Amino acid sequence: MAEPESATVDLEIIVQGAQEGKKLELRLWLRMLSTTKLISQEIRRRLRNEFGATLPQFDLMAQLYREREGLRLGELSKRTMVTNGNVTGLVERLEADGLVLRVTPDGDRRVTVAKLTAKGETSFSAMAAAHEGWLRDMMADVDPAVVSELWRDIGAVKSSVSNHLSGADFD
Amino acid sequence: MAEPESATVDLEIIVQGAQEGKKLELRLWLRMLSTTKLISQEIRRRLRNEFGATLPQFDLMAQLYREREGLRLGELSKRTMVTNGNVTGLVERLEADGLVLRVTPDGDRRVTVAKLTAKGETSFSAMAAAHEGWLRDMMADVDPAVVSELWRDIGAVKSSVSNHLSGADFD
DNA sequence: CGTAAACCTTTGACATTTCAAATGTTGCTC
DNA sequence: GAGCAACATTTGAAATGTCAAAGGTTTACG
Repeated sequence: MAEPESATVDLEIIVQGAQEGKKLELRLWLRMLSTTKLISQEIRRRLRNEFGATLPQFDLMAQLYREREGLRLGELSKRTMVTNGNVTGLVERLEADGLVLRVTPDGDRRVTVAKLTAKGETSFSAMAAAHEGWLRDMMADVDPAVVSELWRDIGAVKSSVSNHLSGADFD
Repeated sequence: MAEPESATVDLEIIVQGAQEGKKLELRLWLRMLSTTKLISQEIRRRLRNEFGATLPQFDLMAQLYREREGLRLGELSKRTMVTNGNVTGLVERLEADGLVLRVTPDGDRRVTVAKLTAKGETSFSAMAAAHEGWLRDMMADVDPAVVSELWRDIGAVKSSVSNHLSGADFD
């Protein structure tokens, strides 16, 4: 908790925004992480209580909702940032619930395409509407201009991180 | 030799036509979530490759490192935002690895206090130093002034969210 | 053709996550 | 003291998450 005291006082404060102590990036990261956890947990709780769904299922269905013809599992994996092995089980459970359908196209039998059923589309659009409202509620006290700034600046963070990954990987 | 599976980003695509005006909060949320996932996965990968540790273990040890006398499991649960049941298993595995010690104080036998062993302290401080450097690297392209702004504004988001939770919960 | 490389998905072992219910302990009240 | 509410942790079932390795299927090349 305690910051190391500096013997020389004034100079540091002048030099490029050295707010209070270093580790700015670390502090930002910790705050991002805790805030994201907080929001995730709230959304999870509401999805569960009001729709009996889970957040990963919601995310996966959101991708399929945008692509009505369906998506290959590998593509789903990239878009949801979920590992391939994980997508398999996720789709299995959604299929068991009648929300998603799995098809192997004639052209290439390596591939499995998942797409929403009619029931899945109905179910998702109800959740999506509620989901959007929850977020507006939760962020109600934040100035819309700040929301916009955050959106832009977090984009810069995301971009920087993407360029400094250890496993070569980018857009 | 299988490559690590997860790949590129996206996940911001739930929004339909919202490029220009509405659903600002939703778009911010999706960007926060994907950015946080991206950073988490990178940290996870490096913790695993360079230290053989997991992120939740690192988080838990970070709390114990700040409180050398140890923490009760319930307190650990709050600080790490991990459920009680989960803390039990995490501490169990860390204890099996000799990084953490569990003690039941004489005063109150309901309580279990976890604290770092000497080995745990050594191990953690090496990881913490590396961890801080990784974050500086990943955010290297972001203007420090922007990092500060983000830290402040995300604080505002967190505060707003805390005031609009359905369950009883705050910080 | 036949084989190897590349591709896509699944499987398996384990760690983490949540919720709900069960267990054990303490403190308070009557 | 006996009973009970409050507290702290553990347990159990189900889902999600990772990585690594194994299955099938094309595709390309000699």
